[in-house]
Amino acid sequence: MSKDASSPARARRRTDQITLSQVAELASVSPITASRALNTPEKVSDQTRERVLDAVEQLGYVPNLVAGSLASSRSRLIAVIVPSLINTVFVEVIKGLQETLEAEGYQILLGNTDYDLDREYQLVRTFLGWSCSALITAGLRHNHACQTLLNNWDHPIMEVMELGKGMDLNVGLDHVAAGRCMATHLIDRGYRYIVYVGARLSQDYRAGMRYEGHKAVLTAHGLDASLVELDTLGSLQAGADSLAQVLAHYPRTQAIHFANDDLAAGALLAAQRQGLDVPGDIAIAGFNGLPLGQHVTPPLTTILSPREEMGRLAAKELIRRLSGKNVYRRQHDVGFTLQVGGST
Amino acid sequence: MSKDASSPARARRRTDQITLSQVAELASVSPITASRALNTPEKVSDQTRERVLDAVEQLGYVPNLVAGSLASSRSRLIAVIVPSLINTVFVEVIKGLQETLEAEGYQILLGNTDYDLDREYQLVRTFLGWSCSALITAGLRHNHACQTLLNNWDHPIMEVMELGKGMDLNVGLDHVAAGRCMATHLIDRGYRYIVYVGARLSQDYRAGMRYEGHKAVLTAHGLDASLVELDTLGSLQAGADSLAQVLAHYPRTQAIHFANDDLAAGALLAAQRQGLDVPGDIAIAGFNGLPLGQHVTPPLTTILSPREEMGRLAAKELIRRLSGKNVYRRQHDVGFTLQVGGST
DNA sequence: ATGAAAGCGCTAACAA
DNA sequence: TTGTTAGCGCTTTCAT
Repeated sequence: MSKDASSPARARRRTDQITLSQVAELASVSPITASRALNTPEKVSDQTRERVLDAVEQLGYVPNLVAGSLASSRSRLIAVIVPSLINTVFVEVIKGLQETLEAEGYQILLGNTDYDLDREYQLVRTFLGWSCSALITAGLRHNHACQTLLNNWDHPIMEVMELGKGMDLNVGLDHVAAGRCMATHLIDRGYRYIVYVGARLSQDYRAGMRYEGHKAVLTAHGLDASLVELDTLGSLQAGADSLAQVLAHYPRTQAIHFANDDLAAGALLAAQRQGLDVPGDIAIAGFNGLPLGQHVTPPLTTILSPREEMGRLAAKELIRRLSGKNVYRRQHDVGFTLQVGGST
Repeated sequence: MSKDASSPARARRRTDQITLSQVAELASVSPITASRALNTPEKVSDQTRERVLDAVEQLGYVPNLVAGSLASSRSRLIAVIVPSLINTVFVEVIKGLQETLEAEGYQILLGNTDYDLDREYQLVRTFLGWSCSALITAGLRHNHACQTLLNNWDHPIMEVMELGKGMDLNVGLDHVAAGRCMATHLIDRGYRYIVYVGARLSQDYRAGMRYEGHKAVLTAHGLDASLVELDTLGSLQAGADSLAQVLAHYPRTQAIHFANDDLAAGALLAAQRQGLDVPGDIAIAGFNGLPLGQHVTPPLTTILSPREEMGRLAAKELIRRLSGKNVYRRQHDVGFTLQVGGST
């Protein structure tokens, strides 16, 4: 029971990392004062602050953020979970998030689910373990375990991409309305035999929502809302391949409403190679408003979604919340713009 | 001096997070045993492990990775620093890194420098503070402070993209050779008036290296290595705009060697719109081997770099190193492939 | 404006 | 195989 003087202090420091205590010692202050000089400089005297900063410089001190986070149970990490990195759409949102969050001193912990909700749950568990300050996910759909876990989590959650009843904060656009918008445009143009082409709609369910909007409009006009669902992810190649498939299945097709610009541009370029006239023989529409669409001939009719802007707005709202300010609106609609090109 | 019994134990836990101790208590074992059951399951009896896992399940325990990292001074975080997220090239490398690292239980801390080496230094400082297990940077160039900081850091560093004398591990390709390769191809095709077009070569210095290779070959053939440097980042639009600029400055131009496929495809599509014949009026070559290049007409001559593969290989080598295995080669050349399309 | 003491939740080292 | 003890480096609470 009694402390044996012979028991050696177990040495645990294996790293030769400079600690705040060493900085404090060199500056002849206590560790907590050194901490204040770095984190809340307004709470120490100018003189003290200067001495501490000198010591930091001199020793090449790099703060141990892990220790800081443990002590304060706050980290400046923000978890970002997206379903894909190949789809540039998510990367553009991340770009908007990143530039805004990094400017405020937050770091992004990036997770990729590959459209797998169980994978998402695992990532969320891991990220919660890092005491993230907030979580940003692409989409409102989660599995049950994930939903439960997040409901009991007391940090801000931001769900981006689509608009809807989220858990906490939400920035996105109305995909059903976007689908309606494009379908209406095609009908206005006089097309009657219109096919919707999407890729793996159970995964890319936002494309499914656009189809729902599309279908509602066509049905209301007494038209068939034919659907061709591809079993690959969206790509130029998939779009090119789908063209023949659509024309074989639905020979009377006048217009194809593609779930995204990659598919649409792929089909448009393929049509061009095959000597088909767009929109004379076949009209083509996309979604996203990628730059590529404006460089093909004819320019692609598409719907422009403000993706970087969505990221920036989501980040700003999150920062508002994190800095304790009132958040007046939990939901933000970033909208979309119909961009009529020559392809329809 | 004496401990006053009245001094209240200062309550610090503000979170109601379940801790490992609670799990241990429920499982009637000590905290360290619970820890072992989760982290090194082979070191506890089957019965104990089961009891602990039951308790974890029952309480919904989520491990506090921050505490774990502080105690062990190891995190399963890997810092990844890239200069851009808009350039898909880096995203594809990240994709390769991510799928390999996440499978091994590592998480990616993502940083974006926007081609600013001072920003890189700041990011590195932050990331070191997170006790990252390793650091991956795109490129071999760093500023002096960063170089110093990293030289004194005792964790693996992986530099990807270009091949060269790195600090530690390196996976990439030889950009000078790639530039030579394409220049040689163009000369073999009979072109004599060849212009190289790049965008911000001081930032995208790998494009500058390709120009060096290009120049060496042209000079060796007694040809002018004309260079047009754009003041924007590479994009379809920049490529389209550059076409007129090149033809105005160098009217005799027969072939343009673009620094990347975005520029090249933009120029090719613009040429098409302007009724110029490619390669009859003007030949066009790119770099990267983006899918888009194979969908335009004529298909783009380009150099294919294995980007996802580069990411996967880099991740694998890093994991080897992190698991204490011998690393026989510090440098890996992933190579490149000349892809001859109709555009030259 | 500064400091002393305690402790965040976990794991390394040592012991049994 | 399991437990005891100490401590990772920092920030909190409380006191001056």
